[in-house]
Amino acid sequence: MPKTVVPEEKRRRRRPTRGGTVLSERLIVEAALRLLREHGSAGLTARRLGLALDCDPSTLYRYFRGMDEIILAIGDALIGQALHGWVPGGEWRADLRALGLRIHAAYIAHPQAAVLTTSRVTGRANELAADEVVLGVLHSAGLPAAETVRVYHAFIDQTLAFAALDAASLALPNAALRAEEVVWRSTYARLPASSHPHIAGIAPLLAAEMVTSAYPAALDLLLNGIAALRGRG
Amino acid sequence: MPKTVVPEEKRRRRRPTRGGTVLSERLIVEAALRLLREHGSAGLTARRLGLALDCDPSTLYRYFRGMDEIILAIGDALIGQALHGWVPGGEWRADLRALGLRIHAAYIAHPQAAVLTTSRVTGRANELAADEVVLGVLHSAGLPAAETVRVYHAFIDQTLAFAALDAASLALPNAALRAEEVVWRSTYARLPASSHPHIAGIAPLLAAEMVTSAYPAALDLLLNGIAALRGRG
DNA sequence: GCGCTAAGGTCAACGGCGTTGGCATAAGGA
DNA sequence: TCCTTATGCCAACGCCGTTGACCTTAGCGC
Repeated sequence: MPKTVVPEEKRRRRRPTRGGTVLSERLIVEAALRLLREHGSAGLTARRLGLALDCDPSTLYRYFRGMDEIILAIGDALIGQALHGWVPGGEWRADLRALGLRIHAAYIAHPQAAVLTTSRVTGRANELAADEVVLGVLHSAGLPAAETVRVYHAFIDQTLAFAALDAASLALPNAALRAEEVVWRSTYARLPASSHPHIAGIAPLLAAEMVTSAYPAALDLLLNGIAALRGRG
Repeated sequence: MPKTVVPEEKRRRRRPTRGGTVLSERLIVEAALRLLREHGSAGLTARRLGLALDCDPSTLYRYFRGMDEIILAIGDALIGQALHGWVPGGEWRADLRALGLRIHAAYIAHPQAAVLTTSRVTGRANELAADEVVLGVLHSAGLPAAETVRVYHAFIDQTLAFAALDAASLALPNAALRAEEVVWRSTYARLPASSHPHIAGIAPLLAAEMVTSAYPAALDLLLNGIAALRGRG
């Protein structure tokens, strides 16, 4: 089989599948996103992808080395969507805040895909572009190089980490989702105050709070921390 | 098949497997943790578990409803390890810090298992105990109920989110790990300054920074934020 | 001690998965 | 127009989780 996948920009012979469509990386990634949304994060399979694109599953190996590489491409597409149309405003704090929220939002918009991709380093074009943008903003904030890297790390990891966690609960298949709901309503809400006094005291508040994202609050704390660094330096 | 799994504490008939060992939830979870460490986070399969325990894979269904329930049990065991032997010191900030670091460390100690479990709500005994402990500490800090819930949410999500992210890179199978290394060394380190000036300027610093965890720094920021809330309230 | 019941073990099979080697065909440069 | 070879398709391999039927024996009531 194709030991060497022909890179997208070098493709010349564009032969249609039995369904008549001409494939491309873009088309495959888009179909994968559709499948993920419809069938959940475990619903992306080579066979289903073939079915959706009306081609043989093995054809996908002409475009990607395997399912894993398709997943990386999906991740890069999400980052691309996050950055699409963004222009820096020039004020580091507002810019960083917007970037964080945009990246988080882009992942949350495709939770099933986010689950598969948030913790992968792809080295693909959009990921590199995003890193470059964030480092540029930090540079404009006037941080010394050593602190720039530390802050960059904290910022990007916190954003991805919350995106992953928030996506995970949004992406649970319906059965598991309902199971978790049941856990919250039955187990937590009915714990006897004798053994678990603190949970019992605020179980309803908990159930309401835990369905929202803690990311915006955490982001603002981080930005405060960066501001403090600048003041000191 | 067993529509109803007999709960562990109700087990009476303890029949040995063909290998002569008598099974239990504990034994199964321990074997699973061993498999995960040896074969990576995708290496936990019912067949392998059967091989490791010298029993038929279908026997596992007498103890758990399926692989997913085994994964939840593994997660609960990790939380149990994190809390094991911990006693509150009475000072809320030190207590919260210790709790966060212990939970993070317990997951990081089993990265392949952490990848599978960090974002799951189990409702099992150890998880409930941990929640109770954290809420107890926040209560002792004197926060009003509404803020207790918000802070609890931010604290626990941040801890789990970073644990998941940090575990994910530690848990990558060797092949993928080497691939990411290559990305850092080749792609990032050799980007031309013309297209990616900021990355090119600090690539060596980045490569060194990105292999550590940003959690301790993020945790301290959060604790600062809580302290500020108390001062205000 | 003895029998009965059913818990808990085993076995074989199902459908689905990612991936691969071999083959057919048609695109596009010469 | 011909030839090469990129790119599509097919069939098959060895995994996977899960299930239903079967069998064995532990442990209870007497």
